[in-house]
Amino acid sequence: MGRHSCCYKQKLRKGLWSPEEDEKLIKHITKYGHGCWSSVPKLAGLQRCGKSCRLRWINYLRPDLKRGTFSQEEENLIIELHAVLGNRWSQIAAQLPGRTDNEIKNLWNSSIKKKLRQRGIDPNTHKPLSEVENNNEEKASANSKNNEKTSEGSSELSFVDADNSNTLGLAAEKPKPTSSVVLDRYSLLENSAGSTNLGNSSTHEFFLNRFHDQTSSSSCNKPSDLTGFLSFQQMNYGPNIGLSMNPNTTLFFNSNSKTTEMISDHFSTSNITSTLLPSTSILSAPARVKPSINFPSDNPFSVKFENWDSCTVSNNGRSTGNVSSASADQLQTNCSFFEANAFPWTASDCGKAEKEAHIPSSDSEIPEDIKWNEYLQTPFLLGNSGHNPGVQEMYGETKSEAQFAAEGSLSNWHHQNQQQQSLQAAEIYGKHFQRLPAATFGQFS
DNA sequence: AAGTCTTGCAACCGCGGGCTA
DNA sequence: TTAGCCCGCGGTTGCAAGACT
Repeated sequence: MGRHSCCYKQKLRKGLWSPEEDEKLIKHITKYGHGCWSSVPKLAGLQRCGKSCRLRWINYLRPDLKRGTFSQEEENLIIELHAVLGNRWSQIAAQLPGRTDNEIKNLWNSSIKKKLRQRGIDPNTHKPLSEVENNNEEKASANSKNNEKTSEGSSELSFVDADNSNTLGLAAEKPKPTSSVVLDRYSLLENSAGSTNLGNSSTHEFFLNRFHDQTSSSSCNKPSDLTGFLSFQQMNYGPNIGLSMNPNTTLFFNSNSKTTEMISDHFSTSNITSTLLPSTSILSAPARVKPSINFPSDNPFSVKFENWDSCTVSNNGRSTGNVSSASADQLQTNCSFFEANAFPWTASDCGKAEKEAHIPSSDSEIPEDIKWNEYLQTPFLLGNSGHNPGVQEMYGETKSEAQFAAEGSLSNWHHQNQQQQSLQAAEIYGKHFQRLPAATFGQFS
């Protein structure tokens, strides 16, 4: 595999980004799109490698980022998603509009892990620590036994051991609805934090609907009559068989049920809040690097970040609003300078980016798999959707002329992102399901 | 007030996969 | 088929700021 050529180049800046660098990168991307990342630094006049530019943009400068502390709902969702997806931060991030994989990863490592441990939950397996310790002890003793046996020359036994260590455990380990138990515990976490309880709009339903719709609507390799309960632990045959689950997580689904219910009394009684409530985030100042942004003079809109607590949106010098630090969403909706800037990716990006950024002009252009995924996405991606009632409410009647004018470009941005997320979701849930061989399903019927 | 420890998070690094010539 | 390029991901590091002694 070839490595990124920039890795070998000398005299490239590393470390924290200066406001000037941010400004250059933002200017460049708002004007031309990123195209090929490797060419961005050169075109933008930056002494950075493309990779670094990409990272800075994705993790910090991107317009749709929701900065600030994570809400309790978001944390709970991350925990639930982690129970299902493991350390697949990008996939987890795809379900949290405005959050980056890096941010989530950091949160997990710095905060959530500790919280879970404090509450007696193993953050890796999402099982009670006591249970995990017992398992470890059991495994340790089993290993020592197997080692004794393998030392006698039995290669077969070592193979079995390897299987167990991968938690394949089809015969050895009885599948348990771990996640259901864990989720119940998480609901306690949430309750203890005094969060709202939205009952039905749970992640379980979200996943179930996704999984269900995926299996029922996807035309590729779908089992025509998927009956019985699916144990994901059983499906998780190994690293290359894609359900992408934490190997210790078991979910049960009743695919026959009209409502796609999770087969667990824990789920039926637990009160999990998983809906993202964008209003809960608070814009917090980044500790170190504060971008100071000045847009090109030919740009009809400009935003000056005097500090992170307030900014001014102006249209040709005419101020259209001064926004104080109310909430991140208000900032994003009322103040985001990105709203005021068209993102002409498609115009100047290189071929590949053009393809990626292509926005179908009509429904007929949208491939089926994207369409149905949009349906799946819609209720979940509140913060990222134009249908978000919260956002609409925020716009209210006080929406300014400039905001109306700017909306088009932002909605493009969101549209693009939604599609990307839809595609990602399709990839995550679809690919994995589609990969499951018929024989695998057969085992559950 | 000064030194040390802890925490949070931005950024880097290395790797794997997809694409293309 | 292979090699090179590029992108994206996940793990890790380094550092600034805050907390603590």
